[in-house]
Amino acid sequence: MDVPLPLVPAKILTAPTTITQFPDYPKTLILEQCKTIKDLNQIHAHLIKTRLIHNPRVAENLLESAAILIPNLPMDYPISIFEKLEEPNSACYNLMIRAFTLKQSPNEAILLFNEMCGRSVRPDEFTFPCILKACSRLHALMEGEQIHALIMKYGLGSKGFGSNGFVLNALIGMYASCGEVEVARHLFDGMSERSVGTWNSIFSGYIRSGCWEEVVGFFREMLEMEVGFDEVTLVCVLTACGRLNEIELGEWIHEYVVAKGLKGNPTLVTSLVGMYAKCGRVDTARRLFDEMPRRDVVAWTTMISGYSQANRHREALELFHEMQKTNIVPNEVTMVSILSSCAVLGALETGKWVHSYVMKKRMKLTVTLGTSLMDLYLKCGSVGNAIEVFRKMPSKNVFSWTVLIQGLANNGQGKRAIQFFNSMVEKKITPNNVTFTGVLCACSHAGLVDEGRGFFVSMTREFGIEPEIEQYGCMVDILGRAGLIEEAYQFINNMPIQPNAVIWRTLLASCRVHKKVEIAEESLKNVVKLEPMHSGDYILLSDIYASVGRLEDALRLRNQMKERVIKETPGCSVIEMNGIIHEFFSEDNIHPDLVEVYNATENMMEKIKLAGYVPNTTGARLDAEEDDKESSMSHHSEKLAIAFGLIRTSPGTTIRITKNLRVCMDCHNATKIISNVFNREIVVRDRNRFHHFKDGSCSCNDYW
DNA sequence: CTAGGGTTAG
Repeated sequence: MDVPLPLVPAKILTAPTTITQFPDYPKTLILEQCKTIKDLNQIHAHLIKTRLIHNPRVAENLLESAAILIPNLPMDYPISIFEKLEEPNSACYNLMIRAFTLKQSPNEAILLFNEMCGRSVRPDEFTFPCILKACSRLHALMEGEQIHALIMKYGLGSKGFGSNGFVLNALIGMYASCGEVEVARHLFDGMSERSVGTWNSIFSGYIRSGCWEEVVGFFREMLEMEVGFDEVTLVCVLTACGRLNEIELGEWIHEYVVAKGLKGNPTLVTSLVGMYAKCGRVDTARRLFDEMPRRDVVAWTTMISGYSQANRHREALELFHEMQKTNIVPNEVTMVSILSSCAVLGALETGKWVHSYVMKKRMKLTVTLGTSLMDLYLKCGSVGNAIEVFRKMPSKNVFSWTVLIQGLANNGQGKRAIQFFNSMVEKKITPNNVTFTGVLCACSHAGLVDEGRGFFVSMTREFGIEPEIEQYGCMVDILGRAGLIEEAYQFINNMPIQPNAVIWRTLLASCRVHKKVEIAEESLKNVVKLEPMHSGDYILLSDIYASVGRLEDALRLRNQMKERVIKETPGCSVIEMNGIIHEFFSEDNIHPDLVEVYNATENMMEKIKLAGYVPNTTGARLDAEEDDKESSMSHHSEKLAIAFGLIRTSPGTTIRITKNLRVCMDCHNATKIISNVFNREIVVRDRNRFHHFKDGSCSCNDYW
């Protein structure tokens, strides 16, 4: 161990090298001059040759370069250095542990820590923060607790401050991010002295375990007690504000940041952008974003995801295109945001482009990215592609399975969805509430009433999950669609929780399918109490009246809507072509190729009439004349979009439409015939589900 | 030691 610190030998001084300045001792040489892997190779070789590597200080420095300082260096390199060390000391272990955690391999960090203890290298006050961080990342409470015990054994857990403070802070952070908020709080309360770092540790832990209220509450406490805080604190609090819609506090912090001249901190400003976006102030967020002098990937991604989460998907895509004009490289998190926007918009082409981009850039198919890709394909009606992604994903979680199950259900493959649910359970992946929403949805779409009842029961009995309003809604849907309207009504009345508007709306919709006037009237009454301005509900009942010939009642309801100034949501259908998203509205008068579209629509309607199409005008405006009705029906947004698709794509291409409302009876009927006459597959995604039209029939079996 | 961005549900 007693290798002396040497002078730098003459050989390196004269050799051609990228190192321009030669310091006279290794620390400077290795840590400050070593910027690339090439430098590192050279120095490593030299240190081995001169046996300097066996000087612990030298080894530490070299490892620090390899593991921490040179960005984007894979871990293989520091590992190979580390493995050649004869007796690595605790500092070397510390560096390796830190590096593993930094490079997202906390598992390896823990393994190394165990190895370290096994080889009787005593961990020190620098080791513990590193390893505890790894535990935090992994939510590895058991390891964390063992480490806590070790800390006490080595006497580092005293309540004093100084370097012990780091250890205690890290311990607090570990407990908080493992969900042991109480323990963290207990440790925190027991500390005689707290630094800003202590507060920040508990904040970051709380954030990682989703305890947003605590962060805001503690911060208010800090303000009251006039405890000093720093920029890290503010970032934590802003994150919490975003989740809790705490716009006032967020704005207060914004003012503080401006007043103290902290706008130069990009992380802080990015947090402000995120806070505003999550609180629904997307435009304020954008203004701040535009003001930022330097924007990195995270800043761009924050803004893009801000748009997606605010349902402003087109702006999300536009901003992404703008991002591509810069030299900032998107990463998989960016892709996830973009994909979710593509999925909502039904922009399959753009989504596929994202997929190929992901493959080209060899981005890691992380669980989240894979799941987003699956979601895209499923929401665009491409079941095959989704399953392909699913099979290729190296690891999957509940999200992935849930997305698949729900997606299959929506695409009319209820039985297949249930098969996947069963294999998920076999693989010991624990389903959650949302998973059951998917499974029950599958039962509903496949008309499997008894199976649905069974899953609903097993949810509580076997999995211990209390059903929430969504799952009750699914049951209402299952019963209602199968025509068991009275039973569904009873079910609602016996629910242990208050029914919401969605529940009554679901029942109302099944009343339309089965023409149950009384319960429909009752349902509407209840919906209106909860959500009086939702036009679709009035229209549903009005349609029911019309379908049983009670036109006056239907008209009365429409007038009631007018009196209450409830606007009908205009139908809107979207079709994507060459990456451009074309939006059509019912009775469209804004699309640039208007004349062409209307001509094409008329042609299309003529052709299908010859094939036996008869307009069904029960769903049309009731105050219109019969002729007007027919023409207004033929100008429904999806007919315009389909006609546009027919003339603008080559024969045989699948036409994909995304619609904001439910497909009406007439459009559904017309589209079936169109698929036959024009020999096209047409995939329509409506508000609730997919319709795959092919050879004159639809995947939903006319049951929607 | 402590800091910002991401996926499912009607």
